[in-house]
Amino acid sequence: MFEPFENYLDHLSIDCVIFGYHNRTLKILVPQLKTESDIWTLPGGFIKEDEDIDQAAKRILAERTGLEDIYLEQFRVFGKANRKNSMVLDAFENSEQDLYFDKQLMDEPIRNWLSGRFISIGYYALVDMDKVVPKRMPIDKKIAWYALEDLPRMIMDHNQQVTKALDVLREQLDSKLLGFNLLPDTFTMKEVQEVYETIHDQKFTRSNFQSKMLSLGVLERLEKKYTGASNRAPYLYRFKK
Amino acid sequence: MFEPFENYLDHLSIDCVIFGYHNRTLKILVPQLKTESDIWTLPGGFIKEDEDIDQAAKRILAERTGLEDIYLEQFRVFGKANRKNSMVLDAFENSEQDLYFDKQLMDEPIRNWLSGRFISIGYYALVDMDKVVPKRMPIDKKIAWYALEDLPRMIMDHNQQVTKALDVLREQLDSKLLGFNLLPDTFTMKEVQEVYETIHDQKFTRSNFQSKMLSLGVLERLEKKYTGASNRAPYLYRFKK
DNA sequence: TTTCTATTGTATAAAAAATATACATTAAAT
DNA sequence: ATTTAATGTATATTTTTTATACAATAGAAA
Repeated sequence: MFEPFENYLDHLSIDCVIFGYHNRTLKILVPQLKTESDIWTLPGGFIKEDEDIDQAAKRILAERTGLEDIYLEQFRVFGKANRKNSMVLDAFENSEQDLYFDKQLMDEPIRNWLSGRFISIGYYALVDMDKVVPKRMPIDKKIAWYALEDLPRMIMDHNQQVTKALDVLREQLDSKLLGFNLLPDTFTMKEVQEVYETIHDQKFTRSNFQSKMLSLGVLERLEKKYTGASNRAPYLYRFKK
Repeated sequence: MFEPFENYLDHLSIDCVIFGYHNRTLKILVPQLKTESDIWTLPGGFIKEDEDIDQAAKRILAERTGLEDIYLEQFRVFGKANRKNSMVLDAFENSEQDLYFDKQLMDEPIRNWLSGRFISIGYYALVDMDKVVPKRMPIDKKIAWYALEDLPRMIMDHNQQVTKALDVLREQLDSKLLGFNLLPDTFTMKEVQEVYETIHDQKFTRSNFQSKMLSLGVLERLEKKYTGASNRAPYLYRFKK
């Protein structure tokens, strides 16, 4: 399942903050590692010697969560000298679950390698919680979406990473929404507004949101959408090519 | 002068984009390496195993330029798989100058190490070109300030790093100006405006700049400054404690 | 002392952007 | 045809940004 650890760059890791949106709720994807006591970590992993870091982030996300073809954005490097996995590794000594490597193959060199200091490059993504169906089973036995306010205490600085990633997501939403591939091909203005309201955790006035969104100049209006509801049908929009 | 290379983290480097401001001009600090043909590189170096990356950036900057106690801001990671020093190293084979290591000590293992793929964490700073006096001689024989439009072609992606750093600097100027320690303890509004105009490369209306700057709420007004000029004396300001 | 000049502080007007409010439109059920 | 709920759009209000005007003043010159 895994490459031998010699192919990875030492002391370097990538962690992914995956925001999931669906139906006016925003959550974070957190794999839970089952040890003596439960341990939560962001989906993370290591960079191969011959791999772009952006590519590595995509691969890692796929390996740990099954999510593929996700648009990831680099947001911050976390590089304190004392940034170490040691606590996590200790817990794994008394566990039958895999972490980054197959536990059967976890020999002394690998353990040493893992216990060193790691500099982590943080990536974030925003995906549709329901549309994104893992194409392969994630290696982690348990993985779940957590609302921000229910986020478990994760290892190391992972909770801080989420906080920082959310700041950046909010700043970049206007310019990155298209890239996130969050909305369907065509969508109503209401759907866009719900995304914004959820991510910013605040309400916007409908009429003003509409004109602000259109003033960005990235949407084009299509035909109307007749849903069968007994009220005026909304227009559909899509991102300009 | 240098630590043995074994103390550095493999495949990881830091590059610094140092913006220098003085008297309405903005420049970039670029060490020139003297080989058969000239080579320019941003001041860069490597991270020790037991060192915070922020600390490493400060140390590297000091080693390569003599600049100490500079406020550095991380702005981007550059991590293409083909990001290699090889061209630079080749040039150094026919040169008597040091690069990252003392050339006398450049044995085969070090050369191999240096020729690998490097992921670089970009930092930038904004300093007063004239106030900042190197406390120690930089190791590079030649180092100079270049205006953006005169920037030489540097190695690898260093020119792109400057472009990206300038984007981030402009975005962050409002909130980071204090940290840059660019202005003297007390200063006039005109001095602030000159900094802004230079960095953004555009003029601002004086009266509007004044009210915008004050509306940030970070300045406090002190006494007037009598310079001997035959016109109304400006107030002095300083950053609120 | 008075006048003049260059620069600064500040007020105000004009324009633009953001926000609030109102109202007409309409798809489908009744 | 009437009603209802959501939508499109117009307009008013407020706030922010930008432009313009003008008074204040430190020192030089008259």
